[in-house]
Amino acid sequence: MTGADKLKSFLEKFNLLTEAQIHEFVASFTEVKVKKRQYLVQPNFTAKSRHFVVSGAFRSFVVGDKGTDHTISFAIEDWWITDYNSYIYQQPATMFVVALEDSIILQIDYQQEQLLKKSNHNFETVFRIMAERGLAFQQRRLISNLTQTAEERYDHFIEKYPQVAQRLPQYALASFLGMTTEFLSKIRNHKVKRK
Amino acid sequence: MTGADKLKSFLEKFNLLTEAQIHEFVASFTEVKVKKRQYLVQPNFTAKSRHFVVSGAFRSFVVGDKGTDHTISFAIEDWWITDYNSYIYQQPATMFVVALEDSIILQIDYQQEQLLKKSNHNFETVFRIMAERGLAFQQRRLISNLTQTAEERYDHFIEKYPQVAQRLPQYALASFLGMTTEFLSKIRNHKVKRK
DNA sequence: CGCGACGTTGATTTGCCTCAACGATTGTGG
DNA sequence: CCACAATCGTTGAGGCAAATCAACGTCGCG
Repeated sequence: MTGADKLKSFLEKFNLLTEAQIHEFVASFTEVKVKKRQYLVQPNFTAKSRHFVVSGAFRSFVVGDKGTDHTISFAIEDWWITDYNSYIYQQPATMFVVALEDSIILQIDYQQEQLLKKSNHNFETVFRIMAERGLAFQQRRLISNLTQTAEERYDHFIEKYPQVAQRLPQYALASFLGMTTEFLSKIRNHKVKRK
Repeated sequence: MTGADKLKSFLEKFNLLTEAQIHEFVASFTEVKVKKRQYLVQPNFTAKSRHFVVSGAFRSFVVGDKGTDHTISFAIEDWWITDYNSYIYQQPATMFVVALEDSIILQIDYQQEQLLKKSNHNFETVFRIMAERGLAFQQRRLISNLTQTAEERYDHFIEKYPQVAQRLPQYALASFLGMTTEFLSKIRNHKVKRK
């Protein structure tokens, strides 16, 4: 399956675009190969593109004052990633986006996306729905962070995204779940005393 | 200034809609008076509407396992509020949305919103931009939760939203910032030992 | 006026972090 | 293809930020 086909089937799930529109949409994207450890976005540079992952895996993260890094999101096949705040406001990024594996992506740059949205009502709708779903997702994650213990968050993640968890380095998962790698290791090995 | 005028000037800031379109948009909303402590959304009921605050203040929150509640968001004049996850998927809510003061809101129900978005490309764009900004906002909050201490989060909030902070009960602010009321009290009164 | 909601304060506890040391695994240059 | 260095994960000891528990002051309002 080619990258274009992956994006096509992603778009088909919306049940919104015609065959021709899907073709036009996909045509605005460029396929790029990315090596492990390569960066798509870096702080102080503006995120110029939105990236759709065809194959491989990415993480976005910020580096806090003390130098520790905090994973904001992951993306594997069929997911999107960028520094969203930087991208939509076209302002300097605060995040890194880096490849965790050799990957293939399809990307669209900001100007192209604006043209696409202007050209057709349905394209606008696609981006609206993606933003809405992203927002709902973020809200669920926030609730989980506020209401659950480190161990509960880990169990929940493993249950919900088992296939993602397997492919991630521990330090990335730990910092996504808001804990240290040491503590995650203890949870995994049941070294944390339970009540 | 009437409720309709408030919403109009909110929409004008987009620089996107004509006078007539703004009128049409606003006409889809209903004005409602809400008493302090009254609920707009409750768990297990689907959030039927999206609410624009004309005057007053609201908070949305979830209740965790141990019975403690966690504030997800606030809304004062010119802000929007609902259980977003429930609203966009039209599924049962997990949150409460409650009035902190006697308030006036303008609300649109889900079906009306769909009609509005279908009727005009620019209306779709308005909702898309709102969702995008909400997502960017949530992401900044998530970063703040992951990287800052309780005291830093408090200072940051006070600095950024001084007028909001004044009007909120402490317990609501504390649970928004992810700490207990007791701890917030100690921070406010400099009872927390600093390095 | 009295009750319930809200905020404060101190004593104690705890969930998670920090620091440090050490295997295991992966990657890389010679 | 091996040797050595990074990177990654594990384990334990000790420490700290924030929670919990408990008691009490205060204010608003029915």
